[in-house]
Amino acid sequence: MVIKQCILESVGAITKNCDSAETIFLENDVPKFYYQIINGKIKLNNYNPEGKEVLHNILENGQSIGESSLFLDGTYPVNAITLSSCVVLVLRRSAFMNLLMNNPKISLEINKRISSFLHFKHVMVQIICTHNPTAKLTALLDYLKSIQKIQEPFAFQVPFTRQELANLTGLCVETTIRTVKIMERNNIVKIRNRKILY
DNA sequence: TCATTAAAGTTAT
DNA sequence: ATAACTTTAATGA
Repeated sequence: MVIKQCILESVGAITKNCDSAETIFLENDVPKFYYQIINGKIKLNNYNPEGKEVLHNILENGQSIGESSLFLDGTYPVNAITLSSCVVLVLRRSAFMNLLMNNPKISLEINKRISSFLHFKHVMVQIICTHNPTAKLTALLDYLKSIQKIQEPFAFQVPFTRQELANLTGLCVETTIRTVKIMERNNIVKIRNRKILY
């Protein structure tokens, strides 16, 4: 949880219930609210000129969405779409800003959040620029596992479908599937009823 | 080597 | 039931 629910509610946050496949915000919208997920999964994406989905991230329980755009005058660079039914805390931008100005600890927490987002982006740029598909997927799995508590081999169940892995790394699904199988043969991952363990 | 296309099987809603 | 996901195979850049 980035910011405690009771604190957000004490400064005016409202909880909003959403169905799956609902829009939280769209590319080019003006950011007006701080969003934090209580429950559910939300993706950040774009579509490239050929119409292929570019998946930026999938966020869930306790995570904030698009907060970096609240510090700028522009618009959102991505869409935020729910992937399941969700409960989201929504706080007006001005109230969010006041909260940060009055609470250095919370402000630092948001700094930390944006920093980890930036770190992830650096990792992703390297992945996007790598040609070898095994290297791409291994680098992504390394990152995903590095932010987990459990570090034992094959204890990490990758929380993405092959389609999602493809859209995150810029590979096509088929290549992703073949590469995951090669990685299984080479003992880099295990596959247990279609779930990838790393 | 990887992407694309097509076709079919499987899982989730 | 229907859509979304997974898989295999053939072909092309």
